[in-house]
Amino acid sequence: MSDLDQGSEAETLSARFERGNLFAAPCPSRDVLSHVSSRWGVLVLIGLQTGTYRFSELRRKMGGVSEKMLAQTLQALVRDGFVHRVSHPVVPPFVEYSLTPMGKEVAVRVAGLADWIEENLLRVLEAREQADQSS
Amino acid sequence: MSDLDQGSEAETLSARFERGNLFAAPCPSRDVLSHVSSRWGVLVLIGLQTGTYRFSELRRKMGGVSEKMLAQTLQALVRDGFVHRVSHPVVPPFVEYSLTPMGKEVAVRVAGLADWIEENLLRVLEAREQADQSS
DNA sequence: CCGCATCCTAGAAGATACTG
DNA sequence: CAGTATCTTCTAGGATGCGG
Repeated sequence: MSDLDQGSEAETLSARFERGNLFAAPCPSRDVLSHVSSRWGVLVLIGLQTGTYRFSELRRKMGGVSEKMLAQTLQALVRDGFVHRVSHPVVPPFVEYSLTPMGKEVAVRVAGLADWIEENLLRVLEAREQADQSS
Repeated sequence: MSDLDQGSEAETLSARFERGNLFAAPCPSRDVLSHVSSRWGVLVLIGLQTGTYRFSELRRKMGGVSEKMLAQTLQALVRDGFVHRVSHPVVPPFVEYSLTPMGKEVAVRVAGLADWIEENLLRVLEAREQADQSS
């Protein structure tokens, strides 16, 4: 109940954005991108590439997420069809998260970007030093 | 003058993060990622893939950026060494932005992700509909 | 154990006005 | 034209408490 939940359903949208266009301000693709490339969205997608995890497992796996943000992030990704959620109705609760086929496709792209950054971190930090000196 | 500008220079950081690790909370790679995957960062990188642009050209090209946010985004990308800025000292001012070699490398990844989303928007929107119904 | 609801604050982001 | 400065608005995100 946050962003684009007006009555206009996908039908109407697809008429105007058969293929998404990120450069058009009102295109829902921006919304999807924001979920996927959000601070925690990236980490969840990458984290789930290795398999199925429980909520707290996932939480422990990634440094510094609050319960709330992880839950929120997961909800968005589940809603967009990237993450599969299985809730076992037992007590204590037991919920598992994994990537859907669609989720795996995006995860590959996200991981590609993330890996590049991790591998080239030093280059970037060096560039920063230079930039900072000439200021 | 924002996040990780303590006296500890890249030297110290590289000792602990020779290769970045996004799952470690204090790793600067998160910072870099946030610039690159930010709402406007993505659009700038993709927009500049086609060539060199002036500030207002770029601003017109992407829907809905404020002057301030574009300037801010560009500064971050310039500092990280992804974008090259050339300022011609004439009047009226004339400033051009383009991708550095390093910028081109990330841009490819970012574009890969963005393209996937644009191409598969409908699939995602459909998934959403289903998810929304069963609520 | 999972995760929702509430409250609250810091920083992101927009609008506007002004300068070299 | 290409920004900076300022002011306001909005949202991301953290802390806490509760319920299943």
